[in-house]
Amino acid sequence: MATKAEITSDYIIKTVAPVFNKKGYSGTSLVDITKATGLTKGAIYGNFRDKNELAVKAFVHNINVIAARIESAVMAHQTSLGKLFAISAFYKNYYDFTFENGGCPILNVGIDANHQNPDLMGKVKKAITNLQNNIADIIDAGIQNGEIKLNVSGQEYARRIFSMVEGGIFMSTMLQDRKYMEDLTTAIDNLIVRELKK
Amino acid sequence: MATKAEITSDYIIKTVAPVFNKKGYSGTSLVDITKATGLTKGAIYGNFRDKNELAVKAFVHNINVIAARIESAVMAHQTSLGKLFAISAFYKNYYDFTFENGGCPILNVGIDANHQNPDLMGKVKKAITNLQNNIADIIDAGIQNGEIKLNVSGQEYARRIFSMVEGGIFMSTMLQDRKYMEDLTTAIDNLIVRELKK
DNA sequence: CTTTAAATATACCAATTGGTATATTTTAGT
DNA sequence: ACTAAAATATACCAATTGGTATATTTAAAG
Repeated sequence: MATKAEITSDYIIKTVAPVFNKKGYSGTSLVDITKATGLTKGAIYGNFRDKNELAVKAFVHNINVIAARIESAVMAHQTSLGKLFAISAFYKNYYDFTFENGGCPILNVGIDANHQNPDLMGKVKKAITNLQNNIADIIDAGIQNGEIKLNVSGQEYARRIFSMVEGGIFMSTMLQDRKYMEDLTTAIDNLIVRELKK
Repeated sequence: MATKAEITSDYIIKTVAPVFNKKGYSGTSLVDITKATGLTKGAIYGNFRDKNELAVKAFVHNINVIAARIESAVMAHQTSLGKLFAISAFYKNYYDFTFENGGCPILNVGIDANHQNPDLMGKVKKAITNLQNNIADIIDAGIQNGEIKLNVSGQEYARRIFSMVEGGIFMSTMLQDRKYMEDLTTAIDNLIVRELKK
């Protein structure tokens, strides 16, 4: 049974997550936080040590939402190629998915926290390597079960696919044009067929 | 003949450009600016209307440096394919090139200014479309002179190449690993050979 | 060398920043 | 309903924010 404090701090995290994502760490003031939540500073500081802890938890929340979506999309498929296409399909709608949230949290927080907030930066790196390893593991499993060519490196293609995803979402966000992301995921689909599929 | 004011404001822009690039707009305070330049607020506000004007000029300066480098790399080649490979080669070292400056200004300022600073955002969009059109024009010229296949769209490939570049530099910056950028530019080289070259 | 204008420094401002101590309210157990 | 504890609100703090008015210095022209 969730205590009041747990409910409230979950509410704060969920409410504040898109604000931090849009405005960045130093761009988000405590007034922004109290306005968004409708709570006072007393309530915020009763539930979180400081602004930094809240920002970290808000980012982790954003990542968890994405990771859960990807996981359920991947789980719906049995073959390695099917799983890879499912990830690509998820990212094909990623622009719309993240739009209301203020864009891709990895991109936003990664750029925002770099040179500035080591705590947040650590979480960003962790999120990137987790998502990337997830792709690499699927490729490696595909090599083992004979779906994917023997001479490819799972890590190498995971790096490339993830870079293309981030590049696509960056460009779509900048120019407010989902075409970029759609083109990039199409390119990823082609890459899977031409370079990975046996 | 450059006046004192021109020399000083050029000095301020040049000195402050990497600071804004690293710390973002709201993360850069006037104290940061006075410390970096060794000048006082009086001198800063004597040369610039406000913090925003300085941030915009610092970004434009960063972009001009990059654009000049690309232009001279491109001009050294006569063929369209040569020009495209020259752009890819420039970006292969882009991680090291931008490292001391605090990363890619388009990426940094684009993410930082989005939802926050329409002035800066306008400049970012302009920089993106300029660089992208530059690539598209080279491809279109290659189609006309017979170097590049007839059925490709210059704009489409320019979008894809530029997205890959930004994705690569993002990942290299995040994980402090030039491998990402190198892999992506290699992929761009392959793309030129396999999908563009006649 | 003097004068004048341009450039820079100093001293200040109100507003906002993140954070805290304490007062008040709400909740849960009896 | 009463009490204790948990949660939230209020009132405050020093430090910092971007910006300005004015004083001082520096540079250019005669």
